[in-house]
Amino acid sequence: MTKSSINSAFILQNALLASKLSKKVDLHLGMHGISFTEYMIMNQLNGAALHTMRRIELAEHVGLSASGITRLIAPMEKIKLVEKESNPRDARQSLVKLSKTGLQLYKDASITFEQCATSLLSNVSSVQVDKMLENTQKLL
Amino acid sequence: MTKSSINSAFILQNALLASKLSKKVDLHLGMHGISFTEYMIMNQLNGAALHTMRRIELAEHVGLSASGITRLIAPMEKIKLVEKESNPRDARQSLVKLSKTGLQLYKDASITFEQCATSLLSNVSSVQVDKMLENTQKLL
DNA sequence: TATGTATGCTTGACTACTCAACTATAAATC
DNA sequence: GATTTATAGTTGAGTAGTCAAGCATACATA
Repeated sequence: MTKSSINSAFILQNALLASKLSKKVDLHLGMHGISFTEYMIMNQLNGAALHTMRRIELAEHVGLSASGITRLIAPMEKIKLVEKESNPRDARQSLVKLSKTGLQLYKDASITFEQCATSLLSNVSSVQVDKMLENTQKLL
Repeated sequence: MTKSSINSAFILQNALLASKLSKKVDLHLGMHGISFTEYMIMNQLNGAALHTMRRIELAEHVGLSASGITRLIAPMEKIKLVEKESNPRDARQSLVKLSKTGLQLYKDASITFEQCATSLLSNVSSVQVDKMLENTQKLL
């Protein structure tokens, strides 16, 4: 097996893995009424200063387009998981903030998510998972 | 950082990685007139005995639903990249075979894909890529 | 051999996006 | 200060899938 065919194989297999993992995770997060993508959003907001981010920034961190964010955030805003804020210094921006309700839901969902993640990764040692995390970081 | 939060982080980051990689790859495969998903299909068929597979099997190996395969294969069949075959032993099945044209296109696209893959993975050593390939295999 | 059950695949209706075009605002340049 | 250029976000139209229902065939059982 050549070096470049290993690289190809990794790209292909990784895409397959992500597809399968997200579907399984989605199933469990359904209990909390949210999708995997919504969880990713809340996870980003939770890690941000003041639980607040710009939409473009959010898009970049979850791998969606700006319009994808608009359409995803709209229903989350309607059920008060996030709130819209404006930046007084730049009227173009519309900031997204994780609400108190959203934070609570995120915390609840995190428990499910962590259990689920641990179960899905049980075939690989935690040392290896740690290395993979480090390596994938370099690829972003 | 706890063990389960590392697991969570990996799932999240891996999803992001797959999303970004597939978009970049898609851009390059566009030159050959195919999408990343179509490349995945052809890659599976190329590796199969007689370049032929059942649709359900194909679905499982590329992370799509059966109906997803139906809709994806239809246009590929129209432009003769694949051919429909029937199994004389089971009239329910409709086999998919990589055509001669399809095989040639796959070979051409593979060169692009391998270059692209190698460039995308250049930040990680090939030993590490190999390990990741091995680990992700265990997670499927 | 009739009948219930499982499998393979397709279809209609839907969801979750993307892209290109647009509006509004900000920043840079002249 | 006027004008060009860049950035943030939304919207309409289209694409790539999903899911649930349905049809056809196969298999199991009585």
